[in-house]
Amino acid sequence: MEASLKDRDYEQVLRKAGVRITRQRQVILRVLSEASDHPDAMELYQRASALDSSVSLTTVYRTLKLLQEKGEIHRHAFEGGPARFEPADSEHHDHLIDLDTGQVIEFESEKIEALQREIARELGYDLIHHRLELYGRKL
Amino acid sequence: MEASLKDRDYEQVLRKAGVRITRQRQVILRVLSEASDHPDAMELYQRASALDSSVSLTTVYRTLKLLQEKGEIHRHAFEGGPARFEPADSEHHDHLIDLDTGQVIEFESEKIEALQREIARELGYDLIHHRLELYGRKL
DNA sequence: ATGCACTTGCAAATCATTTGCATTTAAAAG
DNA sequence: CTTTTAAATGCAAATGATTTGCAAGTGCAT
Repeated sequence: MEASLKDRDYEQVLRKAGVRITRQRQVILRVLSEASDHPDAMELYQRASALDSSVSLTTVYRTLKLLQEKGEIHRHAFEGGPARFEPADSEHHDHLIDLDTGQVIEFESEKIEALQREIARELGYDLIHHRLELYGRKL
Repeated sequence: MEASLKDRDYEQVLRKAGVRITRQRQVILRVLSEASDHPDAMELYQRASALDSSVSLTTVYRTLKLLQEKGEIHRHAFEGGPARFEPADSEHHDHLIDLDTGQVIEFESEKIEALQREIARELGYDLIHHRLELYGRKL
C-alpha cells in the first residue's frame, strides 16, 4: 500500500528531528497520508479516532502543528471555515474552491507564479510566499 | 475635507437601504473613510471611541458586517491576525503584506486577473471571486 | 410630540485553536 | 529486560476573534 510508504516517510522525518513516534501519532500520520481531500482538524480527528479511540482532538492539533513546522504538511485557511491540511510532498500548487460543495481543486500556473515574483520585485519586495485562491461555481 | 464627502456617501447608501444613522455609526463611518491603512476591528474601535466614547466594540463589529453586506467595505483575513477592512470605493486590487511590519501594499495586475479567469474556466468553473496575497520582505 | 421597530451596550456564547497540568509512555541507558 | 526521564497525552480551562440574547435606549415616519 502506498499509505504505509508515506507513513514511513513521515516517521523518518519525525524520528530524525528527535520526535517520538507514539501510537496516536502513527494513526494521525496514517490518516493524513491516506487523505486526498483537504480535511480539517475535526475531520482528521474523526478519522483517526475511528482507528484508535485514544486519539484526542488536542493531539491532532499538536501533531498538525508539529508537521507544519517540519514542513511536512501545508495548512490552508480558506474563507469561512476551519483550516484544512494536505501533505506537502506534491508540487507547489494553488487552489480553486467550489463555493457550493467546498471541494478543493488544485492547479498550477507558472505564468502566475512568475508574475507574482515580478510584481513583488517591482514593489521592492522579496516574495517569501503567497496565497492564491479562486472561488467559483461549476459552469 | 474629503472625509466628510465620503461620510455622506456611506450615509446615503445606508439610508437608502433603510438603515438608521445613529451617532455611533456616524463616528464609525467617519473613522473608516479617513483610514488609508487597513485597520482591524479593534483598531477601528479605538479610533472611534476616541471620538465618541459611547461606541462599543460590538457596534463596530455590527457596523462592519452591515457595510460589508452592502458592499461598501471589503474584509480581508490576512494570515495570522484579525480581519482588516478597507473602503470598497477604489478599483479592484490585490495585496502585498510586509511580513516584518504588517504593512499592506495594494497592487493590481490585469494579466493575473485574466489568467485567473482563464484557469477557472479551464477547470469548468465560473470565477466568482479570488484572494491573492503576496507575503514578502523588503529587498 | 409619539410609537415602535431598529440599535445599542453588556455579558455570555461560539468556534477554532492553544495551553496548563497531572499522568502516561517512548526509547536511551544500563 | 528494567530503569530512567524528558517528551507526549488527555482533559479542562484559557485564548482570541467575532457573534448573539436581551433589556434598555433612540432614530425617524407619522
